[in-house]
Formats: sequence, C-alpha cells, structure tokens
Amino acid sequence: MSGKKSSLTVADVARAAKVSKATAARVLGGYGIASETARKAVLEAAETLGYQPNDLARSMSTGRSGLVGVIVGDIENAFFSQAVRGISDRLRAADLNLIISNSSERLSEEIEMVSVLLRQRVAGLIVAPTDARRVDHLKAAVASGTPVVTLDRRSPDLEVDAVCGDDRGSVAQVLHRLHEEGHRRVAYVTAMMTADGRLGKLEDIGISAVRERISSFLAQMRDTGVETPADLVFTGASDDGSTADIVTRILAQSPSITAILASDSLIGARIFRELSDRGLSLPQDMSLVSWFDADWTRVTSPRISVVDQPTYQFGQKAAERLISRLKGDDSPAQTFVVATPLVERGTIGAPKGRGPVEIPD
Amino acid sequence: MSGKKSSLTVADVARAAKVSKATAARVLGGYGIASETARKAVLEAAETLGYQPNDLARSMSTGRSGLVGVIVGDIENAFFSQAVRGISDRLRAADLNLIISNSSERLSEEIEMVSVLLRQRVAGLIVAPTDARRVDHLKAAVASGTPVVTLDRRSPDLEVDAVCGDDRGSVAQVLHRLHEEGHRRVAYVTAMMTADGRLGKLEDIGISAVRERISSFLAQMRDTGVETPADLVFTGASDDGSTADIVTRILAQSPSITAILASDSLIGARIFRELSDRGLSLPQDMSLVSWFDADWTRVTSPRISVVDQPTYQFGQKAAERLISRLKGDDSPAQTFVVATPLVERGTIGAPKGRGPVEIPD
DNA sequence: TTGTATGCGTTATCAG
DNA sequence: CTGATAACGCATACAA
Repeated sequence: MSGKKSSLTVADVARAAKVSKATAARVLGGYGIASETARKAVLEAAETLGYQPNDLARSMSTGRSGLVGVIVGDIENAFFSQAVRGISDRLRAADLNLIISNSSERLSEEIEMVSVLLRQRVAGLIVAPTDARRVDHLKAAVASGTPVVTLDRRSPDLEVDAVCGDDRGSVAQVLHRLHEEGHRRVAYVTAMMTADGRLGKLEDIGISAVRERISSFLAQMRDTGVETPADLVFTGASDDGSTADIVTRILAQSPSITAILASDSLIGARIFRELSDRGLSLPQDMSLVSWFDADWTRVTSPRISVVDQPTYQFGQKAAERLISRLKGDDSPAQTFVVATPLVERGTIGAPKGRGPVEIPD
Repeated sequence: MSGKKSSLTVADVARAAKVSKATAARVLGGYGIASETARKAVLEAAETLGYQPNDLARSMSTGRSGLVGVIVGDIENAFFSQAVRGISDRLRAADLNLIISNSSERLSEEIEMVSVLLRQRVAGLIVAPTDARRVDHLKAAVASGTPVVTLDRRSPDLEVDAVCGDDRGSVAQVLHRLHEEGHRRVAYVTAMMTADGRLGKLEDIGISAVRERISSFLAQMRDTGVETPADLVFTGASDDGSTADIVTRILAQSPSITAILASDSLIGARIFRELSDRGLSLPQDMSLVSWFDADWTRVTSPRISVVDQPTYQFGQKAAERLISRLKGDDSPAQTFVVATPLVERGTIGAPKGRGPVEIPD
C-alpha cells in the first residue's frame, strides 16, 4: 500500500453516477433536492467507489466545524476524565466531536490551547479556567463568536454559562455535620500554592471553586468561634512530601485539630496514607472528608466520607449548554449549580480528647 | 458582541500591509522568502488587526491536518486516561492536537469513530482495537494513507506499529511467584463476556491483551499440573453483582483456590471489596494480584500487589511511533513491548490450608 | 524578492 | 429538478 492521501471527491462520484457535481453534492451532503433516480445513482456510485466525505472542506464552506474544544486541568485526574466522558457522550449525540487538551492548570498553557483550538475553528469551547481573574483569551473567543462554557469554575468577568458544584453549600454542610459531632477545629488542605505557604488574600485564589470553598470554610469556622480560621487552611499539598509535612503540622496542633477536609481526591488519598502510616485510626484519632467520590474511597477501612461531585453530570450539563448555544440560544449567561452532597461513610466520628501523638521525624 | 464568525484573512492583512496576498501568506505561514521590510509590515499589520490563521483552510491546502485521532475503550478508566495523557504530551511537542473518542469497547462504535475521524482527515490514528479479528476499518485507514498505531493491543491482520504490555511474561512471572509461595490453583478473573459464562475458544477473545494473558495463564497452570485450567478462568466480571457471584464461586472451590488474578484494576477493586466484606483477610485467606497500578491499590490494608502497566509510557511510545510514521518512516511495522513488572506489596502470601469458608447468600 | 493565478473539496447561488 | 460557477482561506507553481 503506497499510502496516497488522495481520496475520492464528489466530482469522482458525480462522474461515475453520470450526473453533475452539484447534484452529487446535494445528495451526498443531504441538502437541497434531487430526484429519486439521481439520488439512487449517486448513492450507489458512492457506495461502490467507497466515497468518504471530507469534513474539512465541508467546514471550510459552511464555516461550521463539528469540533468542540475541551480544556481541562489534567485528564489523568478522574475528576476531569469523568467529566470528559460526560461531555463526550452528550456531544456524540449531537454529532459533535471532541478535541481535548490539558492546561496542567497553567494559565500560559491554557491561553496557548485556546489559541490553537480557535485556529482549528472549533464550534465551541468547554474550559475549566485556571485563573478566574485572567480570562481575556476566553472573552476574546466569545467576542469572536465562539461560545464558551466553563466547567467546575466560573469567572465574574466572563458572561458565559458555567456548570459548578455547590462549593459553599457543601463546605457548610460538612462543617455543620462535623460540628454536630463535636469537632471545633477542622483543617482544610488544598493543593493550591501560595508564595509563603500561608493563605493570602482570597481574591488571589485563581481557581474559583477553591476560593469559594475556602471562603465558606473561613466564614463557617469564624461563626463557630474560631478566631483565626486562616491558620486552619493548609496550602501546597501537591505531592507526597508536602502532604506529609502538612499532616505533621496538623498533628502537631493535636489535639485541637480533630478533623481534616481534603480539597480533592488526590490529596485525600495522600492524607489517608499518611494517617494510616502513622498508625492513627479513623475516625477515632482523626475524622476525614475528601472531595470527589473516587474509586479509592470505597476500598479503605473504614471507607472515606466524601463530598460527591458528580462530574460526569457536570460534563453532560456543560455540553448540553454549549449545544444549546450552538443552536442559537442567546438567553443571558447562567450558572448551573449541581448538588454536591456529603456522602457519609466511615470517617466521620466523635473526636476523642487525646494526648499528643508521636510524630516520627 | 453580536458573535459574527467572520475572522480576518491573509487578504485583509495583505491589504493593510500594502503587499500582495502571496507575500502576506508567506510570512504568516512561515514559508518561502520575504524581505525584512515586507515581513515587518505584515507582522505588524497582523498584530494590530488581530489576525488568527485558519488551520482548516491551511489543512485543506496542504492536505495535512494537525489532528491525531485517538480511540480508547473508556476514557473514564485511569488505564486509558493515563495513556491519553502520555499521547497528549508527546503530541503537543510535535504541534499536533488530539481528537478523542470512546468506543465503549464496542466494535460498532469503533468503526463509526474511525469513519468520523477519517472524514475529519486526521493525520493519524491511535487505537486500542476492541476486536483483533475485525480490523478491516483500520486496514482501510492504513491503505488510504492514514498511519495507525495500536495501543495496548495488536492484531495479526494489521501491519502497523503496536505498543503493548508484556502480557504473557507478566502472567508467567506472577504465577511463578505464586507457585513458589505454595499456590497451586489460581483463579483468573476478567470482564470479558462469553456466551455461556464459560471460557470458549481462545481465538474468540477479541481483545488481544486479554487473550494473551489467558493463553499464558492456561499454559502455565497446565505446566504446573492443573488438568483443567479453563475451569479457573472466570469471565463476565463487569459489575458489582457479577463479580460478587464470581467470588462466591471461587470461594466455593475453597480451599483449593488460594489466589486470584484480576485482569484490570476495576475488577481488582471489586474483588477486594467482596473479599473484605466477607471478612476474609489478605493474604492469609486469599492472595490477590491486580493488573494496573491504580491509586486505590495503595490505600488498602494491606496494599495490593499489582502488575504495573505504565500506560503513560504506552501512550508516549505510541505517539512517538505515529509521529515518526508521519515524518515518513516506512520501516516494517513493529510491536513494542513495554515491561509490565510485578510490584509486590502486601497481598501475596503463603496459602493456608483452611476449611470451607462461610458464604453468605 | 514579489505578485498572479490556480487548486484543495465542499457548499451555495442562480440561471436553465 | 439540474447544472454551471463562484466562493471559503490558504498554499504554491510559475512568471515577472
């Protein structure tokens, strides 16, 4: 097979069917009108020749491309890959395809990918914006006529549909439940980096979902009598080492901190491992709630209590909104909040007044 | 913003820069030759106008599209999403983009997706073929000049590069290790469906990786004295219920079966849960080895021994081969076998002669 | 070095 | 209903 790239065109089919190019194009493209006889002839010729339409050329002509660009933080993360599956399933039903890219949660890459996708003339964009304050590239996309829907996050500067979890509400629910159980000081652990490892100004948190949760966390903690709730927010849990350090710091505050909230399931897993490795048992020595109902949360003993983020649904809804925009819906931009309920399993329990824990160094 | 899709063209830039369309195209496209003055004028005009090249049109002209199609069984599965990340990273470095689809491990969908991607005139295809015996659509793609690389699987009917794990070898290694430990009868559990729930002819197994492993499994078991090793292969573990049934059947053969091999990490997790729920402790009551080093295998107690399939590397290698083919490499098709070593953690132990286990019904 | 003219495979317009 | 023919935006052979 000499691998020539020259496929057949409507002209070839037309010739074989003994009709004009225009007629062949009409029946093959499924538009306009053609007589039964012509239609049969063309279809038959196309069949025997093995004609494959060229969607590139079609898009060029029509200006529409059947491609939707998706930009996520990390496709390896089940949080996103599940969302992508939701997007993919909905899109397919609308005869749209999905071109996907990773931003690695870096603004520069996100900007680059938007540019690439725009050059490909995607019909629309679904993005989990890395930084809510830096969305000019997305605004430009919208301005030039490419609809955008944001996933899991939103930006006040962006008037587009957004599909988010109920970040504030779920934090409130979890903390309320924990308070009820007797917990007074709870730690919030996030992968987000800050310059000095301490929580800075809330406005400086780029990922809106994270900001919402921390904001809600601080408010709730303050309401229940904690004077400096910012001290309970631990940032930079981006790998095993930093997470181990954080766990050490949390345990050093023992016994005052009696519960931990993990901002995503990767962090949750690392914290759980650290805790087990140090011989602590859950929930007696420490309560733990992780965001995202990941696979691993069901094989531990006890199973992990989680804030269930149904990201497959996030994805479905986002795709749905985009499709609707593509069809011409020009109602005002809207934010869709998907419920993210606390699923209580085995890691929420009453705190026990325990003495200082032995910390290996 | 009234959302008009009409972006600027080279012609607009040319006009603004007071040069011909061809000159503008040359500097914007980065080919051919242009004087410094012309180049500066064009670039400046493009900048101020906000020109964005149209990759669709470019692809039409050149015949090349910067898109690579990827078809996996299920993007939600970490096995594949990790591979996709590997593909994505390598592709990006070569200025290629990734358009992704799910086959849901169904041949009909795979065929459909290949067709869709071919219509989009993708530069190449990376596919995890669902059925090694039904690859005409892939052969056709190759014949028409679109290079194909298969991922994790291969087909004897397909003369294309393939990147696979060492399926036979890893089975041998695991069984050898288990035998050494004293295990004589080992169960192999797979999601693959068979008509009657029993293992049929090996040739009827569509997914090559699965076939290789089972084939190796049967050979090894027979070698070590098991007369009817097919009885040790349990198929159809596709959800919680069916997996529970299988575990029941395995335990019913107790105490002769003393170890279980899980063909993928989803099955592994389900089996682990079943075993724990029934109060068995690993590895005393049962040894367990799962394919794929998934997150969950590190949070259990004990941690799960796994056959580590580095699918990120699978993906990287596959993308690498495709890029190479795209660059014109026409050496004979080759299969690249990536090592998939046994990572021993806590679930391999000596079998204990135990009495019948209580099985709840 | 630059410009002119033509082609890529469709869709779409407008007479026949 | 059908058939020429002109776009679409870019690349490129060839002429200047």
